[in-house]
Amino acid sequence: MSDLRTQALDDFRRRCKEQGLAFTFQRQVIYEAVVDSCEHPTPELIYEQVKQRIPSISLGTIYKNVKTFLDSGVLKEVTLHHGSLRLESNMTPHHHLVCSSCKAIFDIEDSAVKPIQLPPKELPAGFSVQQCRVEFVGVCKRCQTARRKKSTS
Amino acid sequence: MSDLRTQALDDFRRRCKEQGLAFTFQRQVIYEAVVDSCEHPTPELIYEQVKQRIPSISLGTIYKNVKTFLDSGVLKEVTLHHGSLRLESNMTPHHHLVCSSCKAIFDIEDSAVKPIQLPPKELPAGFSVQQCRVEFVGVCKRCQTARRKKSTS
DNA sequence: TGACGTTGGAGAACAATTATTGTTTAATAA
DNA sequence: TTATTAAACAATAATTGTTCTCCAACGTCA
Repeated sequence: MSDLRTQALDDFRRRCKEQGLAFTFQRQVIYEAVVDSCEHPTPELIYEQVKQRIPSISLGTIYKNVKTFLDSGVLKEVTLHHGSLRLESNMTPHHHLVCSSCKAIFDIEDSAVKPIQLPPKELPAGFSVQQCRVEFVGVCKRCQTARRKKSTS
Repeated sequence: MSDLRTQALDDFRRRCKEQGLAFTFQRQVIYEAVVDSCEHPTPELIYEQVKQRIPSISLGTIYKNVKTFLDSGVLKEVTLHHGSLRLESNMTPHHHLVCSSCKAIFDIEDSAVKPIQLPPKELPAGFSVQQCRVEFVGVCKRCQTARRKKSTS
């Protein structure tokens, strides 16, 4: 095992400790599967990977631990609005403002954001960019007041 | 009924024709429910709305027609990767490159994109922005070659 | 060592979505 | 306008992705 890998493992162990999570072999393997995969894997894909090292593991265990990791902040979700289809009828280019708490989505006009250019050298070879969307993530007014009430009560 | 509404309706009728879709009352009501709602509704929410005008409608019909609208481009999805949880282990700020065909996600370093500022007047009152994510949507190399093969065969 | 809290695995339960089926409705041509 | 044909509708079954529940096994600390 390389030093780099050992280090990453130690790092993970430390993070678990910080979050009060038990450090188990299964968790280590699941975490490594996410980190090693460059493709922002789905639970299903992680399951396939982990099964090669722990054939007896179940998909439920993957979900359970992924959820634990998400709750404790050891991992994150790529998108806030996975889970249910959200529809868009505004066909002109525009951007979004998303409330991380209630998942509300507000539109922002395209003209409000300066054009964004991506240096070609940053692109993986052969990738053709068709559009660029900006998502501003924050907390909407309603959720802010709700949160304030909660913390002062 | 206002002129504006009549016009939107005519517009929708024309769009259906263009796409070879039958213009039905149900479709009209479903479409209007999406347009009238400012909140990028879920199918479930559309169902609630539409049911007020067509009590006999079923959720399946909503899904079916929403799918038809998506396929024909009359409506769009807010996010490409709804439906399955995608995980992120890179905790440093960064952006994404997304293939609209295979849904692959690639990371782009934060430094590759110039900081984006949003004029405060564009923000809904009371919204506090915490982070800003840019998503470049396009087609990856693999899908491009696959598509080329298909079209020439 | 032994009690206690935590984890892991299997499968049931649940929610979102899609497919199927018989029936009704709309579009097209005569 | 009417007959024909294709598509849409509603109900329901099936599928998929995800979460929950139960209980045995494990690790930890006295």
